[in-house]
Amino acid sequence: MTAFNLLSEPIRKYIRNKKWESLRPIQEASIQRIISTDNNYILISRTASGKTEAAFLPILSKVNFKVPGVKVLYISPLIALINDQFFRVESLCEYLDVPVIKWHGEASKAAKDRLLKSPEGIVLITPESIEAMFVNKPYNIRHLFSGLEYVVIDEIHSFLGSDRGTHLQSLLSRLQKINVKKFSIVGLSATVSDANQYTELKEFLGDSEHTKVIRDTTPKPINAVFKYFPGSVEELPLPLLKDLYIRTRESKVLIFPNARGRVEEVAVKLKQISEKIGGHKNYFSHHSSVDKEVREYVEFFAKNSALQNFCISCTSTLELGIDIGNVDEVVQIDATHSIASLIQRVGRSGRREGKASNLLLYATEPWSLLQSLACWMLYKEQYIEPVSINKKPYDIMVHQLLSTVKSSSVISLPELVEEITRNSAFSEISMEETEEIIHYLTAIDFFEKLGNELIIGIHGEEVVNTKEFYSLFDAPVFFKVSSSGVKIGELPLSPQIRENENIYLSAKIWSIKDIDYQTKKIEVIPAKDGKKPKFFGDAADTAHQIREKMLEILISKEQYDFLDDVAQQIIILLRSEFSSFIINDCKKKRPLLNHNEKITFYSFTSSKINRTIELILDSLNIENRLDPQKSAFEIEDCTLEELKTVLSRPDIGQNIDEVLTDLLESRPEIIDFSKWGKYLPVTYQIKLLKEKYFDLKGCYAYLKDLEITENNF
DNA sequence: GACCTGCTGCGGGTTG
Repeated sequence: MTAFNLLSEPIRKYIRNKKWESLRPIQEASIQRIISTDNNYILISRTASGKTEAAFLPILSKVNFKVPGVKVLYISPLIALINDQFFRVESLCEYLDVPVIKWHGEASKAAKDRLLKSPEGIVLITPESIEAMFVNKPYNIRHLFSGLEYVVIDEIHSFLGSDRGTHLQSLLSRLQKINVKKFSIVGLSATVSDANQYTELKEFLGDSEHTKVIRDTTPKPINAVFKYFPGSVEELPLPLLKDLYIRTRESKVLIFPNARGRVEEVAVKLKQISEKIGGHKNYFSHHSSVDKEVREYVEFFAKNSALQNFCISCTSTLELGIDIGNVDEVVQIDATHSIASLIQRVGRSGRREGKASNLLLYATEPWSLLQSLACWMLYKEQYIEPVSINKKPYDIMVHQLLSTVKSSSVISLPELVEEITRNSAFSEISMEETEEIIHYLTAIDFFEKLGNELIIGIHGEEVVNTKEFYSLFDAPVFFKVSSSGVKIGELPLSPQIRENENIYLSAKIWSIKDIDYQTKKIEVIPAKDGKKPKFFGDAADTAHQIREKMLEILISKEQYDFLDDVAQQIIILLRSEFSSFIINDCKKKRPLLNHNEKITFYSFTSSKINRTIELILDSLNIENRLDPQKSAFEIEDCTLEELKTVLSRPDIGQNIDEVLTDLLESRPEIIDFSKWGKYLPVTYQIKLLKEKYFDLKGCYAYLKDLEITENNF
């Protein structure tokens, strides 16, 4: 064990006391590299393979904690993950006498104050808390973090390709700027399988040249079973629930039904079945609208129930690395919208060494079965959909401009431009563009010129001085639900929320007794029967590659032995519907069904490209209706020839800027997909729409190659 | 019909 000998004595003592027989492969590799170089590293290996230790064992051996100042900063996307990792990191640090401090919105203020008095050790933090410190206590940032040696970013894939990621990238760049010597970064992830993503990840860390990837590809056996039960969106079919109950009653299970309302439906109904039969009572629901303390209890129960079985119905809240102990089986109801998500969910089961993961996939609708199958095939091919990085994040720049001015006591226009354009998050935005945006922000009183200096203007103060400023995403308004002082969760106001209406929440049934519109509170009492709650929102986007795989499955003749008989029949049926099309190239050819009055065009492409095609058709006044699940357009009053002409002209969007200008005028709320985009000049809002809401580039590339294939009757 | 994530400072009250 050569890597072992490279570790410092206290760390070796830790490993001996833990009675580890050996180091994991990812740990062996990372110890040698991290200790001997100052490169950035991205550690990729599956869930529960010891990644956290792979980063911390060598870092703790290498860093000199005797020098004052915080030496290691651990950044996590979730508070829950910080609380979880705190115990792990702290137990390691006991051997070194290095303090570990949690710094997030719910962390102890006293501990934060102690850290400010004597900055040292390791800090666990969220990106938003770093932002808040930059804005409110810029001197503390320097005081605490100017001597950082290592930054560890957990679940790094969850940041990549998102606004929150660009935000973090900017914060890292700003931290690096105030640092006396350059700190190194170690990113951790289980969800990177495509080597194309390495480039994006390296750029994300701001220094591609000195960033290396260490990856453990040891495969993990997975048993997958697909089952089909016809159902409706309104309610899950009873036979499915019964089958699900029988399959899971003697296990520790996580169920992912994709939507919060359905999560509640599954939890309540399985619990009802279990009560009737006299099975265990440990049925829970876990999603963003379940009260935080209830969620923590559920996590605690799962982690500490070695002997008892349980069943947690959940959304992506249990997708990331929160430790909930051993899970025997993962159930997915209807298709995941991404392969990345499927990987994370599969990773939650069989965490014990050498134990296989079990995956049970239910479908209630033919196209959902097809999508589920497509995701599974791509997963087996070790493929993950590419992330789309916004190279010109003007909206995040607005936010970071405000933050930078607020955190500088004195800053001139050229200094601000210089600081922003040197930030790696905005490297592709030109100096002219930056200046234009600053001038605009000055014109709308977000900034004010005082001689040569820029300060926050009157309207700027209004947005900067609220707690909503620190994040890049908007939160919807919810009503807090409680029963006799016990908090249960929260619900959005909808026609469903009326007195005496009964709803599911937190795996229980409630009757609404009082709604207080002033304080936004709902009082409930326990009830016997009810309905699933309705939440509003957009479905997550589906990638082009998944849709293409769906078409590939449709035209192939391959048999899949992991499908049950009904599911096999459904695939045969879908295939027969498409048997009249001659498709020999799934990259270019797309089927078009001509039924005299109207035509159906199966685009088999991403949600964003579909949204763009919809925009083009709308702008040409061609009546169309998009079925997002089938990725199909029903088009009326348009001949096939006309449609072909429209879609075969990649120059179709020459006047797209005018179309988007009109759109912004008639539906200004369309820009709300971006929290900060609404403060940009219209020309930049258009650029943002093209890049982030629609996918103009992708759409043109798709249409350029598109060959429409009609059915032969 | 449709996921998720985070959050300051200050002043006043209560509790140990």
